[in-house]
Amino acid sequence: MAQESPTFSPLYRQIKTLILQALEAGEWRPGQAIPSEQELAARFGVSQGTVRKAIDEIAGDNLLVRKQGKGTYVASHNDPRALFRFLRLVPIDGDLSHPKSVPLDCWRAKAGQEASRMLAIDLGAPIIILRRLLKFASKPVVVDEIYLPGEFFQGLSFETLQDWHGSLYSLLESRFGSRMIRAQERIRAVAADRSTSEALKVAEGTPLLSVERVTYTYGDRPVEWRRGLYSTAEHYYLNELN
Amino acid sequence: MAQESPTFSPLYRQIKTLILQALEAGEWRPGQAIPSEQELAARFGVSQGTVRKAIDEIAGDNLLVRKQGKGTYVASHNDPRALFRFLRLVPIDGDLSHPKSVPLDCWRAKAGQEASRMLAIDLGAPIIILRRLLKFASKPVVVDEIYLPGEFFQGLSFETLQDWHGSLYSLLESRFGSRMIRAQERIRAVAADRSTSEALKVAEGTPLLSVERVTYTYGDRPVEWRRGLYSTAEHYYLNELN
DNA sequence: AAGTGGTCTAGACCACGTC
DNA sequence: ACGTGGTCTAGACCACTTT
Repeated sequence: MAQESPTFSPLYRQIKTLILQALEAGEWRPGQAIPSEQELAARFGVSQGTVRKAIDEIAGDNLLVRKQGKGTYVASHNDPRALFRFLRLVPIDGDLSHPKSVPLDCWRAKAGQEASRMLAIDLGAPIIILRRLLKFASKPVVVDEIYLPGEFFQGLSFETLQDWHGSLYSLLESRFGSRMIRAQERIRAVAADRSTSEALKVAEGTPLLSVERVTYTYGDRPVEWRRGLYSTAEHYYLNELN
Repeated sequence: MAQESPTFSPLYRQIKTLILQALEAGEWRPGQAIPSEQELAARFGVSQGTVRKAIDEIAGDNLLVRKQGKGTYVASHNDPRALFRFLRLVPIDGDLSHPKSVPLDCWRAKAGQEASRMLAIDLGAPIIILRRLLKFASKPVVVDEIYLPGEFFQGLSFETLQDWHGSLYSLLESRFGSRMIRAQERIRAVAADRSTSEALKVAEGTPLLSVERVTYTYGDRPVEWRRGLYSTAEHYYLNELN
């Protein structure tokens, strides 16, 4: 039944792949329940325990959410719990107010060297650039510059951003079916330049965190590149090492 | 067999607790193999699958390491793979040279306000403070100031540090039986002061990463507090968001 | 009562490392 | 050949949510 040793892949991993493919194909939408373990077991012709182990792994990657007694749901960025999964910034005093996103700018351009490399697209391919401010308790704390491949986000405009109440990722998910799965951040310390210092209301030259993020969707394909400048006067970047 | 609903704890979690207790009591030492799943199942009077699930969770917390065909081993900071688990600093060019630790200073003191809070010890309790430099490819990149509760690390001296070839955590584990399990880092951007700028060979005022870390051992007891200043001219702090 | 995920068992067999 | 962890199954029962 199983393959020969060099490329051995256990059954539950093959099932996992099948479920991931269905997920990627949009067979079940974010926030909705997937079929029960019994149904999936019947569909794939394996035991419930094998489906279970496949789902366990996918849930471990935060793509599915189990709810005992109810079912297993497709993870969604609309879920408020998902907010701080990618935003690791915390106020020094434990004041957990939700940040507010203020769009500053949004325009189309062609991918330069850096953007094309980060997003794995052709040099000169259309991209969308957007700038925005993140406010905590109505104080500006982060300036973001976000690069998106134009191909996937045709209708995105400044007005869309202004009208949307919720996180950017929840917008991209709901309106464009684009699902942010994981991200990688490169952090360094830089001095605030003129325009940044004005936006964040700090002195020019103030040390800031530069947080460069590449965000990936299914199949480890990059779909977002951004650079954020974080003022750490009243906040810090929190990281758990396990 | 199981308890009533409000405090329900599945059997495998109780087994997990028992294994953790044995681990904490030092029944098996770092780097050594624990008994086989069959033996543990017999010892605790449960099925192998239940022991297995308990071990799965503990391995997920990086306290045990499974090796197919060989056994399950107690995780150790002597294992070279453990090195970059807590050090998230990476050279900009992918040059993965191992860092070299250079002790600068080591003295005893009494816990001040901050140290006592971070280490959860009494104000005025004995602590050990040590300063060191971390060099990548013989260039200074990090200055660390490390606070340890004096009670647990009696014999620690400057000479001990100089003589040790390996990571600090592997020293603390081997010589003092202290096991670093998880840590929490708070990151902000600061300007280099005079003495730091000299140690890192950067201009005074250069933006640096300030990385404050509290490290925990069994039972979520803090055993280390440190503050590192990272030069991010040729390195960055890498963080995976899942 | 019915349906879902969650736990537990017992047994068979596979892949891997060592003797 | 043997012992270890790893996979897979089938069935029983528990906990949780909804009807």
